[in-house]
Amino acid sequence: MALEIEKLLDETGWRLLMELQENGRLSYKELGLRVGLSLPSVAERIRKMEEAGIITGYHAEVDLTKIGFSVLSILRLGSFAGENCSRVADLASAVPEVLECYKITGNDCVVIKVVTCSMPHLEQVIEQLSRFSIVSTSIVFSRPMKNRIITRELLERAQAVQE
Amino acid sequence: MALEIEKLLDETGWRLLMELQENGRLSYKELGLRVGLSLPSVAERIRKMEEAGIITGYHAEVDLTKIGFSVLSILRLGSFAGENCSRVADLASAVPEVLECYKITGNDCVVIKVVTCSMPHLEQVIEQLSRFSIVSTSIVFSRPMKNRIITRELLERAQAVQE
DNA sequence: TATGAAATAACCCTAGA
DNA sequence: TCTAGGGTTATTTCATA
Repeated sequence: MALEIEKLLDETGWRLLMELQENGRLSYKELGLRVGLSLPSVAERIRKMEEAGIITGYHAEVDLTKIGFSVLSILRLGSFAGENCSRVADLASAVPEVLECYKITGNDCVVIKVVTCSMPHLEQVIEQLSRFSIVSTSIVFSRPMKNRIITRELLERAQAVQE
Repeated sequence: MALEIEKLLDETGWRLLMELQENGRLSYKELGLRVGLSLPSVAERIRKMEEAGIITGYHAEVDLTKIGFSVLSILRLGSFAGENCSRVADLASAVPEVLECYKITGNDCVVIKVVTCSMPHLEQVIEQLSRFSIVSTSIVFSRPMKNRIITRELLERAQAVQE
């Protein structure tokens, strides 16, 4: 980890980062109260974390089910013999229902997360993907853990392994 | 989709939702400029979308690599013969390095996303998970698509399938 | 539209190099 | 003495009723 980033992520830096992961719309004033800094100091720290690339953005989280996307799936894509995995990933990413795409190790070289509003809709998406890859489909029943926030404890635990 | 939600997601509602998915810290004033509404109208609309459960939160996005988590993996977990998949999901969710957990259809009944700062660290996490499940590990090379935002076009495309 | 709250910018203070 | 980090205040901008 770069020295610059190490300096930004002291006790206070981590607390700000954790608060913003949980609630990205907290005011600088409120953040200041929670971590014991004045408003301008909070603003300055957060600006630096953004500049350093620690914080890459803020996003509203949408309840997919509520707005009609009742079927969430995770698909593994394999490439046809001798085909390029990068191409599979690019073609898959171009499908609008694909919300996330990972290029991974292993025989199935791509994993994607797909939202659809019904089973026929999912079927249609799979048909599309099947044109250029071998598709293994898993439908999501539930999500016991969604987007856990990154904490200082996790990083310290991680670094302790490095013995 | 509930009627209440349908009413909130008209042209303007969708534009607000898209802007907030892209930048969750935009001010109401700025949002108003972008969608052509007054500040109070924007505030009211967003409050309603939050109350209706369309928007479930706002979160800062953190660059994992920047802060030292250089290894991202996707693991599939199978349960031992006759064991409970729910238990596998719960135990996996309890591991701090697990950022996301999905219960899915298929033989491998759980998929998890794991962050680690090194290969030895990943190895240690896998050892832990192996105590209660059969682990298949894939390391992520890259992410061609990360958290695509939900758009009205996608929903309309989806609903068109329902013929 | 009016009122209060929050963000910004300019400035000062302190501590450490 | 210079710099970095934080605080203070005044002004502007934003949010709420």
